[in-house]
Amino acid sequence: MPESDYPDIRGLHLFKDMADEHFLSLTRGAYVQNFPPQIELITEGDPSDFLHILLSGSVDLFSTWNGRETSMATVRPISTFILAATIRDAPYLMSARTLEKSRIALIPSQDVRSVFDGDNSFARAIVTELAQCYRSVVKNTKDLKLRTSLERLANYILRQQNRRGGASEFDLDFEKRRLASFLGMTPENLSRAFKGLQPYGVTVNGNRISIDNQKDLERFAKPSPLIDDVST
Amino acid sequence: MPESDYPDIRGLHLFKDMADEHFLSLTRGAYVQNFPPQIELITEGDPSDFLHILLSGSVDLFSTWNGRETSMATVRPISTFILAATIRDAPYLMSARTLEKSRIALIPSQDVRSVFDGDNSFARAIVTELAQCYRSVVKNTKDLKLRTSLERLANYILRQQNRRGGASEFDLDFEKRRLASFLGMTPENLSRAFKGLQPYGVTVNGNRISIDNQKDLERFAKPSPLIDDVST
DNA sequence: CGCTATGTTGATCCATATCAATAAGTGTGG
DNA sequence: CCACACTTATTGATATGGATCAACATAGCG
Repeated sequence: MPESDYPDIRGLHLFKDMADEHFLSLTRGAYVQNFPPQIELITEGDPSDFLHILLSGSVDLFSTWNGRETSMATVRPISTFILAATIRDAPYLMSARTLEKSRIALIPSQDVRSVFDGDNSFARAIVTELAQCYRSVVKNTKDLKLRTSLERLANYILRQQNRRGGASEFDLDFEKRRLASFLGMTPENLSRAFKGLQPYGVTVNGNRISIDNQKDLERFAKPSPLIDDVST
Repeated sequence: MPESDYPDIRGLHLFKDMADEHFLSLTRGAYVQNFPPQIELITEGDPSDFLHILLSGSVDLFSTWNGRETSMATVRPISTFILAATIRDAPYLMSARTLEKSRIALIPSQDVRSVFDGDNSFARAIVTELAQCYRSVVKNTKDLKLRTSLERLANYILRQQNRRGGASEFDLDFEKRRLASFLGMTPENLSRAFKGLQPYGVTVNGNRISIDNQKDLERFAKPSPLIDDVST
């Protein structure tokens, strides 16, 4: 693994406080690879051989069953994915594919587990990370079970807007097809849902979303910190 | 906290390997309480003051939004709940209420966090526990997004059957109303879903489920270890 | 340029929710 | 121990959100 990638990874909350010695033993066995778009990196059910760290690009986590497929999450740099499978030495529950050209570091799961056993600050960082992941998935479940698709879309738009610092116009950062899948609906239904938000001052032009009436949209979406806040 | 409760808690995977000294500092500030049924123990949004351990009885974890409510999980003895909120010192994402008369140990979250900082085997046990919780919620999301309600019910029945060691007859261990909510449907729809499984050899009499044709049901349900297996 | 994948729109179908009425339990107090 | 109230479960009728199917438009892209 090229040393130039060290700082990026070291800067992650997960690796920030661990001993140099242990960080080195993680990077020693690791390697970094560039992948073209649309490559299936991992397949659900496979044993978790590597902890993945996305350095640049983007990755879709998805799952399939009985011929159906759904997008579970999108990973953006710089962050790890499938930490839980690595820790438990259990099969992946989700598949992963690159969405664009992506640079990914691969750390053998075995190494992660042994360093985890020997480095307490690493173990604690993993706890914090996992607790956050857990809470994200719980929020997502609440979103799915408590809201209609129109409400999910409205809240998604507000969350995105927040990520962009509150701008009233912004571009969707991935294709509608996958947004639909992530939100648990069909592309056709998403198309109509965008129309359905027009009365609340949302207009869509290609990938560009504009929020013409913030108050109206919020009144409809009723965002909640216990579902929509990114951290906490 | 009465000493008679020590062994039960100490036996949990979470506390098994920690130092006696640390276990004592957890139990020192803890107390045990008996609650009648239908008591709201915690309310989502509240700060996480205590790690809860269910010693006997049962507890429903649920969430609400905009006047709607959904059951997220049922806790059975002996296990902890809302560990993630305690660890992150963040507000509860779910509310909890007793379903029956329940005995619950309450450990101040502050104590959990300090012992977690000082006891490495405790920290590691928490990692394992959280990773498992995370994976459960991911499985649940897959169940929700990839299956129809009839399929979810069919697989739920098979999972329950497994928990009872494969008996072809067993009782549902909670009321249909809450099962419906947990599976993400209305009580009316659950009622009809049970009827809808008759062609696959499922008959229902009150709370008693019988599986008359295992193979047929499995062929329809298509259970997957990546969604339905309890552990891993 | 076409070619192929993505997005939109319309028509229709289906799963599930909602509303309403009834039945069946369950618990409480007289 | 029964009558009453109250909650839960079932069943039917209907409404609706969302899926599916089909046609067409559009946009990237080699």
